Amino acid sequence: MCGRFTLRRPGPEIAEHFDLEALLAREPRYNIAPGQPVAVVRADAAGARQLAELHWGLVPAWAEDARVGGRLVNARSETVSERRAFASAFRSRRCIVPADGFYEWTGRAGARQPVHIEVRGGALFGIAGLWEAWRGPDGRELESCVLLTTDANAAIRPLHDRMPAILSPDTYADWLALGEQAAEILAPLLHPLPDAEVSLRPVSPRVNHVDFDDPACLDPPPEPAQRELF
DNA sequence: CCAGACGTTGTT
DNA sequence: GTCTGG
DNA sequence: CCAGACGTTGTT
DNA sequence: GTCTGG
Repeated sequence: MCGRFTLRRPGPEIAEHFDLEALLAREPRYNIAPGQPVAVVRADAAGARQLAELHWGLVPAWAEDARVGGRLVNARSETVSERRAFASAFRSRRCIVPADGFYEWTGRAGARQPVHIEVRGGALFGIAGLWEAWRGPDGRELESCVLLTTDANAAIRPLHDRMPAILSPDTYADWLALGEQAAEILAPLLHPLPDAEVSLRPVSPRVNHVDFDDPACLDPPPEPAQRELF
């Protein structure tokens, strides 16, 4: 699945890859977690692509409490167009979440060993996402998002049976196109990446703690953990 | 019709 | 075990 | 995703 | 809000 990821590439490179209107300065992220702000690419009414920071964990418009978003961190691409919690966002509020790596875990509870997964040697990629706007009883606005998942490829399957739905750059425009799109047109865009395009590397358990967000998250794990695993 | 739900994932 | 918070 | 908490009562 | 179940 996709419950933690990285975005280290500099702002201008992100802007270039996703064809954004504005360049931007941003700090590299080594440990982006649910409940935190996430950078997402959306198309505005004129079709121009903008970067926005949305809360990760989709809060549906009808929710009485923003906390329901805590569990809506991923959506299955196979069923997302039919699920009540996601259907309207799927019809008209699709987004792309820039990333340059994501984490999966192995090992027993209490000693979870993270593995960092890169695509094509650390290149930027875009994860298919949806977003929602929610207004609280006190009138405050919250924009939130959810990341789509698909079957894991054979390289990742030993860790998990799901992986993020990573869009091919030539499908970004279709995914972001405003207006209603038939699910059958969009569904083929959401498939596992070929095994050869991903590389896995065990990293420091430091990443387990959401308050650590620094390069040391990607350090090699302590020796014993490495031996246990590979 | 009204009432009630609305989601995914991990784990041995 | 299960939920919340980050 | 993982880590960490998880509760009620009386009292001023 | 919108769909499902009764």
